[in-house]
This record gives sequence, C-alpha cells and structure tokens, in this order.
Amino acid sequence: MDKNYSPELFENEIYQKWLNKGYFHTAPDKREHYSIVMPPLNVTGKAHIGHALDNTIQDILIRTKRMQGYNTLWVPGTDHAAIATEQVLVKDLKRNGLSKESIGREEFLKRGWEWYGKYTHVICDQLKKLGVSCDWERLAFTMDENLNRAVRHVFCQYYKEGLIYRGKRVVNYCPSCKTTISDNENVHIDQNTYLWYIRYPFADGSGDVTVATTRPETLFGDTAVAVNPQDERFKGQVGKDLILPLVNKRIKLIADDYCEMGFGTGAVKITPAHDPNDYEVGLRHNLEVVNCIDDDGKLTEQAGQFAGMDRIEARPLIEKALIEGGYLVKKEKYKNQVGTCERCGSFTEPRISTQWFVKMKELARPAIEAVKNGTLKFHPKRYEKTYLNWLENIQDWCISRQIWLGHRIPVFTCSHGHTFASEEFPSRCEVCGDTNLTQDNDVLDTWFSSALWPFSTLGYPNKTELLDYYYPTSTLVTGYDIITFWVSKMVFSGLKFMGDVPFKDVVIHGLVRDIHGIKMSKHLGNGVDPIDMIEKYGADALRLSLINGMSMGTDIKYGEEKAKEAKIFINKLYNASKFVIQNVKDIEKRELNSLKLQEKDKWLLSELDKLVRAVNKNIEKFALGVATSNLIEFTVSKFCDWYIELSKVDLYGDDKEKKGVTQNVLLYALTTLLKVFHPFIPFVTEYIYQELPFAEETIMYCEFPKKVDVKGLNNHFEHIIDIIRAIRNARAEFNVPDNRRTNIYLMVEKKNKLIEENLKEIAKLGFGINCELVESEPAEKCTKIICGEEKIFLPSGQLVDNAKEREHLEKEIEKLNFEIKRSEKMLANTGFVAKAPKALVDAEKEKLGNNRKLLEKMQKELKEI
RNA sequence: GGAAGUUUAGCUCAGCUGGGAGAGCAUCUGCCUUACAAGCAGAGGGUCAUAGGUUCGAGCCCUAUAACUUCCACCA
Repeated sequence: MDKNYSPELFENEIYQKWLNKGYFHTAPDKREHYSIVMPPLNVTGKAHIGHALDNTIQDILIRTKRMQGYNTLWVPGTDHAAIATEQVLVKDLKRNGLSKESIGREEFLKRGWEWYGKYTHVICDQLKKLGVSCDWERLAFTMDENLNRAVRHVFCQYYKEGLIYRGKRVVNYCPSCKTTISDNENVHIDQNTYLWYIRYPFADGSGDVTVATTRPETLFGDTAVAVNPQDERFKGQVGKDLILPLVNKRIKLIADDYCEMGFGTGAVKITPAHDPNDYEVGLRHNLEVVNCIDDDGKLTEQAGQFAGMDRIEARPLIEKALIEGGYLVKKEKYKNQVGTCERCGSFTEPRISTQWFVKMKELARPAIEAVKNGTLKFHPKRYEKTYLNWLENIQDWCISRQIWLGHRIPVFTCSHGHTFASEEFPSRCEVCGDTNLTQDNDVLDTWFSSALWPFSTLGYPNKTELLDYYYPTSTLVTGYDIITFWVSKMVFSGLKFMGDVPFKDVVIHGLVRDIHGIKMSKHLGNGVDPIDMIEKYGADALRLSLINGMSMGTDIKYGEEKAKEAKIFINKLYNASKFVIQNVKDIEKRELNSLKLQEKDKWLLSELDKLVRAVNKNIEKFALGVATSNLIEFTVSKFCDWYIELSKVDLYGDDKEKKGVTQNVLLYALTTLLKVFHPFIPFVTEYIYQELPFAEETIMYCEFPKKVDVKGLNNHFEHIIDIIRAIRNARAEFNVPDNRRTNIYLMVEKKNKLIEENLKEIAKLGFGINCELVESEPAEKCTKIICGEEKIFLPSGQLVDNAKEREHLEKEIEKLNFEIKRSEKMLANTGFVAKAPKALVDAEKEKLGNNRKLLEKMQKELKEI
C-alpha cells in the first residue's frame, strides 16, 4: 500500500470492476425487495452538487440494504426537460440563422433526439464517478418508447373518465419562452412599482369614478369597473355607463364582492383577458373578453396608437397620454409581487387561452389520505405539511405546453370535427372513420411523464414481473423544492393507476448552498463542481463531506474545505488500515470467542458494538449525518487514538499469545468498521478490504454488521484511560515536552488486577520509561497525582519544582470543591430529593461521598509538599 | 396574507423520552513517537436570540418578541 491515500489510483478501476461483475444488476427473486427509483436527471448539462447529494443518499441506502440481504433495485433515469432543452436547441438554431419553424417539427425533434443521444452518457458518466450502484442495465428515459406508451395510456385513461378537459382558463404565459407555464414555475418576486389612480368619467357627465391599478397598460382590455355591493359611496351609481379613457368606449359600473372597499379607491377596473380574478368577475357578469396583449407581450390593435409596443415599455407613454387627457389623478409608490418565469426571468402574463387540464380534486383525495393514515411517511415529518397544504388547496393541473419537444398530446381531430384521444396513432376517426386526422399541436408538461416514473420505469402499462415484484418502491429521495412539483404527482398517479402508493418513505433533503448560505448559481459563480471535488479529493471524500453532519431536510452550507477535511479523515482511516494490514500478515485467524481477550480488547469491541448498533439505528432513521459522525468518532477517538496505540505493546512484545489475540481483534475490528463504512465511502473501503487477508470477492455483498457477537464485553478499561489521561494532563501542566520520558510509579489502595495487567500500556501511552507498582511512596522525590483510588508518582527530578506541583494540586482541589458544592446544593434541595428519580439522587450522593474522600486526600498531600 | 424552519464556542453544526453544555475547523502550547506532520499530546473559548411561564430541575416543553431563511398565495 502507498504511504498515503490516493483515491485517483483506484476509484475508476474499482467502479469498472463492480460494473463488469454485474454487482449492481438485480432481478426479482424470493427475497424481500428494497427499491428506489432515481429522480430523473435532466439531460441538459453537467451534474451539479445537488445531484451528488441526492444520489449519495440513495446509494448509501441501497448499499446498506444490499448488504443486509435485500434484493435491491435502484433504477437510474433521465428526463427530457422539454422547456430547457428546447430553449438550448432554439438558441443553437438561431446562431445558425435558423428557427424552429424554418426547419419544421420533424427535423426539430430529430435534433432533439441527437441532443439526448449525445448528452445522456455525459451526465451518467459523472454519476458513475460518484460511485452510484444503480442498475445501469435498466436506465430509463422519459421519452423511451415504453415510457411514451405509459404517458399515452394514462392520458387516454384520464380522458375516458372525463378527468381531462380542454378549457379556457387564465394561465401564466411567458412571452419570452412563448409557452404556458405552471403555477409552480411562475415565481413571484417583490417589485417596487406604482399605483396609478385613473379617473373614469360617467357617460352621462355626472362625475366620475377613480380606480387604482398597478397595470395601466391593461386599460385597453377593460370591460367594466367594479365596486363592492355594500359600498355606500357608489349607491345608485351601479349599472351606469363609464367612458374608458383613451379608448372612449362605454363600459359598465358593476357591483361584485371581489372588490374590497378598503383598498385604493374602492373601485377596480376589470380586465377579464389579463387577470385571473377579473376573468372570474367577467364570467359572473357576462363581460366581454378583450385581449390587449398578444403572444409576444406586445399591445394589440386594441391599444390604438400603442399597438405593437411592448407592454412594459409602453407604460410611461400611456401614463403620459393619461396625464394629457386629464385622467391621471395621482400616482403613488407601491410594493407588490409579480409573477416571473422561473426559467428566463421575464414577467409572465396571465392570459386567457385554451389549454388541457386534469381535474385534481378527486385525484388528490386518496393522496391526502395516504399521508394522513401513515401509508406514506415523510422524513422529516414536517414536510407532510407542505405536501398536504398543496393538495388540500389543489387547482386543476394545466398540462399542455406550447412547445415541440416532449410527449405530444394524443388527441386527434378529423375533418368533420370529431375529437378523440388514442393511445396508438389512429388511421381513422373513431366516430366517422374519416382518415384525414390532425393531432393536437401541444405537448404535455414534463411533470406529466415524471409523475408516472415509479411505475413507468418498471414496465407499466405492461404487467411485468418487475412491476409486480418491485412496486411499490421503498424509498424516494429528493429535495424539498419539488415536493409539490413531483412527489405529490407521483403519489396520486400511483394510487390511481397502480392502486398503491409509489413508495413508502419519502426522504427529503435540503439544498446545497455555498459556504455563506447563498444559493449556488451560474450567475454568481459560487457553484462547487462535484467533478472538480472528485478529481481533487476523491469521490469518497465528496460523499462524506456532503453527508457528514447533515441534518435531513435542512440546507447544507458547502465549501471546498469540507471535501478537503473529509479527505484528511479518509487518509487517517487508510493509514490505520495500513497499520493493521502490516501487522496481521502472520495472523492465525481465530474466532474471537475462543480467545482470551484482554480488558483493552473487550473495551474496544464493546465500543465497536455500540457503534455498529448506532449506525444501524441511524440509517434506519435516515439520520445519515449522525451515522457518519458516529463512524468518524469511533475511528479517530477509539480505534486510532487508543486501540492502535495500545496494540503496539503486544504486537511488538514477546508474548506470542497476546500478540495473536491483538492481531485477531485488530483484524476483526477493522473488517467490521470497513463494512459499516462501506455504504458511505464505497471505494476506499473496497480498496482496503481487498488488501485484508481472508477477503471475499467484494465488500459490497458482505453482511452488514448488526452487532459485535462476542461474550463478556465491558468497558472496565476506561479506568486505565483515566489514569493515562491524568498522567498526560499533569505532564502538560508541568510543561514537560513529550519527548522527555519519565518513570511512572503507581500506588494502589488495594490489589488491582486491571492495573497490574496494563502497566506496559500505561507506560507506553503515558510517555513513561516504564510503569511500576509500588506499595509505599518511592524514596525518590516525586510529583503526586491522585486519580480515584490510585496515586501516581512522577519523579520530580525528571519533571519540575514543588511550586508547580502545589499549583497543580490547588487547581485540582478547586475543581473538586466546585463539584462538592454543586452536589451539596442539589441534595439540599428537598424538591430534588423528593421528586427526582431515586437512582439519580443516589448517584449524586455517591459522587458527593467519593469527592469528599478525594478532597481530604488531596488536602493532606498539599500540606506535605 | 398564510405556513414552515433557523437562532448553541470565532466559523460550520450535534445535542436522544427535560437530569451536570458537545464535535470538527480555527487559535494557543509542546512533540517529526517505527499507520498517518494530510500526524500526535494538551489548553483556552459559550447569559444555549430576548422576555415571561410550567417544573425539584429547561438548550430541550408552553406563551409572546426580535432577527434571518424558505415555501405557498389571484387583492387591484
């Protein structure tokens, strides 16, 4: 083995070996299954650090379950990310002086496929570097033929049941992307703007009504002004005609509850074509719908002289015209929220258009129920609220998109106007047999196909063995940002089409932010590239740095430093392993239960047992960040700092039997540690494991340790650790450099086997030349340390003077006094003695007794110095 | 407007069903001891956001308050 840890030397090779051996592949059998479907990766570019986190979590769960003996399937997959990809392609065309329209739909789609063909492996290769153990043979893509079929099947099913309808609705429209976007993609941002107060005169000349608006440019689409029916100010005026400024058209003053009396002037202009509320009002009052903004976000001919201008740019000009016409009463500063397109950032327009919708109320009900009755659990639980809140206030889902990439809506119309949905491309009209058919031009929202992911990837709509065996899947891992986008949609789809939830546990992680907590973005250039981290520190370091200390559902602040630290730790593990491997070359392997274990061995194994149990428990709870802390803590503070150092006594000693025991304990502990560590840091654990004597073919399929099955474990050795610590502390206080060794004399009150057996250990770890048991104080002048029952003497000649020693003792006494006072105070509290658990009170009493005895001893010593 | 989260050492965060405040990094001191100087041994450092309350006992439970973050939402 090399002197230090160099992941670049073996990570790729190990992954290749795993792949070649088919370790990730699985098929249904008689075992219990554990399955995960990977959130599909967008085929738009490189993997980002969020992907690394998401997939590391999944890999940890899958690897653990695989080692626990489950039949584990992890289905990887990619998403066609229609809007994003289409944008990239359009931009590309533009660079070459072309457009979508100029090359036509068929050619455009062909280029789409070329793109997917080219970039799918890029993102997959990046994931492979991370070490993911998913079944690549089952790689799915949302546009695969089978997934396409699933989409069409589901669509037609909804259609038949009347759950899909086509309707006019106010939807969010992005004039820049030129497509409808869902409410989720419509991001509200704060905006500093104005409220324009505009005077609308009555047609009969009897005064006017002033309305307040944030969007003066929609005035051209006004078809009424509304006031609240209760509003006394407008009594008797409702029903009269008003003149629409600049347009000089007559519109009615109407009364509607939607209008709030307290806001603005109490009167609101109604623009049914460009505001969802106004549209509703329009429906109630049978108002005309006048479009004054077109597909490009430009004003229509309704706007007269402003026609053809961008809606936002026209605003100041309209204001000017209003002033000139004497219509503008005032303009005041105002803060509100306005919708923007998540993808391009431009202002979205509420827009009346004909779209396809899925009726949601009925579908949502069982999805709500599944969480309420515990069939589906969120981790952490608080995210159930996000989910429920959304489903309980569900709106119908607009599923049509005006782009070309994606699943085209399988609805056909014949020349006689018959419309029908069909799973397969139909040759004739279902109603009249007409062969002249046209397909709907829109494609489906990408979430429509992702909603089917947990079963479409397993073969749906076919009844496959895979589906039968692995559905419902076990766990879904994703970020909180797509609970409403995606998780909820998979749940109602699964319940609807499979009759069962798509997964039982939903593990929600946070987002990876930069070290200051700012969202990573290309724009700010504060992103951390996971591939960079892998190249510099190794995949295991990246994985560990993302997981360690992570609290599920909470955002992670991440900087390169973390990967560096993780690598340093792994180097430690690597070196400890190297030590063990070098020292067990001549091992005679034995069952631990057949060996005469020493106290230090029992202590280590008992700590290992605690560790293994804790890791099992924490993985079960999805507390992965706690599990890695447990692992690191054990490795560094128990295994390396203590046991390895202690083991040197016997490894380099003359006692063959003790050496053999130590070798066996070292090998057993390391092997166990590597196994429980493997799901987290798969590469280095496999690498080291292969260096061990008696290694199996791969660590991946070793049994995941549940406990340490050795009899008679205990932690008595901790007393020796206390003694060594006392010696080290004293030396440090006396400023004795570590390279100056001393004799150590130990005086015990009664015979103590534990100490007798560990004199060499105390000497080695206490920087001693040796350690000797004495019955009385040594003749040599010594510094005394009191450690419980024992007195430790360090020859003063080898240390320092009396003043230092007195100072040390005084400090100890001070500490002790503090402790005693604390206990006394607690025990003097009648409430505590009466109401606290008896065990606690007794423990306190015992502590007080011991401390008083110790204090007495120390005070005596102090006098003698 | 509704909801959720966060607030603990200089920094990043742990802290289980309430029972003496923890880790890592950083800082300081001493050591190149034959697994690791990417290391070892030790030290310092905290009114647990604020104010009340419940309790024998509160970082933890309750009620307000403040600051920050995020999600949801059609008030012109």
